[in-house]
Amino acid sequence: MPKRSTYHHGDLKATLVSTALRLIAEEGIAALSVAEVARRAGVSTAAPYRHFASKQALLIACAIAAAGTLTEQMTRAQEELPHHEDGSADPVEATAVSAAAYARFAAENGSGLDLIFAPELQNAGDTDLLQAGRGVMDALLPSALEVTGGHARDALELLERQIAAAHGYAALLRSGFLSRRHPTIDDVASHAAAIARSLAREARQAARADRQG
Amino acid sequence: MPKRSTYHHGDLKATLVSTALRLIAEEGIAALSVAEVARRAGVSTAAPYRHFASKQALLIACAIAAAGTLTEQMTRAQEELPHHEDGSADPVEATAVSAAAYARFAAENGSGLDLIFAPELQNAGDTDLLQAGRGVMDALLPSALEVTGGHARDALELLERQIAAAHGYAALLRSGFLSRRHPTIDDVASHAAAIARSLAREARQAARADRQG
DNA sequence: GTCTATACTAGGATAGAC
DNA sequence: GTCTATCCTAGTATAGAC
Repeated sequence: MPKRSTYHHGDLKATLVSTALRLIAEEGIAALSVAEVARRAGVSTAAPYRHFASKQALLIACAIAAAGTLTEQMTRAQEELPHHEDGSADPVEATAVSAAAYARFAAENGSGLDLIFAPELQNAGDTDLLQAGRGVMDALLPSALEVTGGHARDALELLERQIAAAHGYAALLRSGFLSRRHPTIDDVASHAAAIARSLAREARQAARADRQG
Repeated sequence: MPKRSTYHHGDLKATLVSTALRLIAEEGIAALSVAEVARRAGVSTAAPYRHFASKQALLIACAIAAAGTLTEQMTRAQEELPHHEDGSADPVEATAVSAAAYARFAAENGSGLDLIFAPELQNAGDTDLLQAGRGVMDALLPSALEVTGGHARDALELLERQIAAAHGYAALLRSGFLSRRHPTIDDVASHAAAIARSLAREARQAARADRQG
């Protein structure tokens, strides 16, 4: 750690991203300001511009970091499920715990796929962000495909339903609509899991009926 | 309509609210500015402050107006369902069309219950806003209660699930996550209806099993 | 009831010192 | 690589003229 003279950080760039993510968690994406991030990181309001060309560039870095954490948490949730000897787990349950992990992430961070897939950021054409977005989908698709018996269209549809419900639950929690009845993030996560489970069971039944009919 | 000298509007107050709602639909709640509303309404940036004490007061008026429209659209959707001779309709279907109406409203207006129940607005303690929020719930609860056989807790839970899913679908559409696969608001509305239907059927079955068990 | 003008705040971004 | 200082833009809100 070569800390010379006036340097305030070994890695201000990373500090700015994590500080920005915390700020987004508190105030939402729209309220993010580079100046406030700088203040919280203990540097001047000019310092971030040495590391990010613009506010948008900082937001893209945040979206990439969020995608990484989200992917990791969803993947781990799936891995923690009981597995059979052949390494397989119940795919319905795998999609349910993924949805729960997503709801938890979105509730805790005040953002999720809306940040990662935000049009203003996507339009910048950043390769790493595109890659990160694909990573999220790759963590979700396999178990959804198992549920639908390999049918890709149905798997995507199931995924969208589950994620929409999880996202909506997290959003309504933050917006205050649910806050009296469900004060905790755990509640939201378990409700998201319950909905995801219902939807997955229904999709699995439809897939089975399709195979027989 | 007594239009004297320099007056620009017969009812600037109402014009400001509808202009603000349109702006929210385009840019989101967070991006709303009184100045921009004034410009679009063709008045000076000071004019709105003759009618609203603050930006928050304007937002409260918007929330009340949104709640009224939303209540009306959900109620009409339920009324348009096929009814039996005794005036009753399928309650599962009633909740489904309500969820669809909500999804449509949220997608079109870029806001819904998150505006109506926003903590910053609720904390102002405006009586009309509280009333408007209750009106929305009153439009939703009866059919949910029918589905759960009169069980209030389960009805609220069902409602939350359905609305969360509808809200999430609308939010993800606006955020760009779904935009390639589901470009239209109609798609989102019908998807929200489908999820709501699944969840309502499940709740009805649970209620029936409860009565028998 | 609306205008013009203004005070104030805050953020995005850059220039130049160190 | 970070600082201070500054420019510019935009918004909230008020004062006072008409």
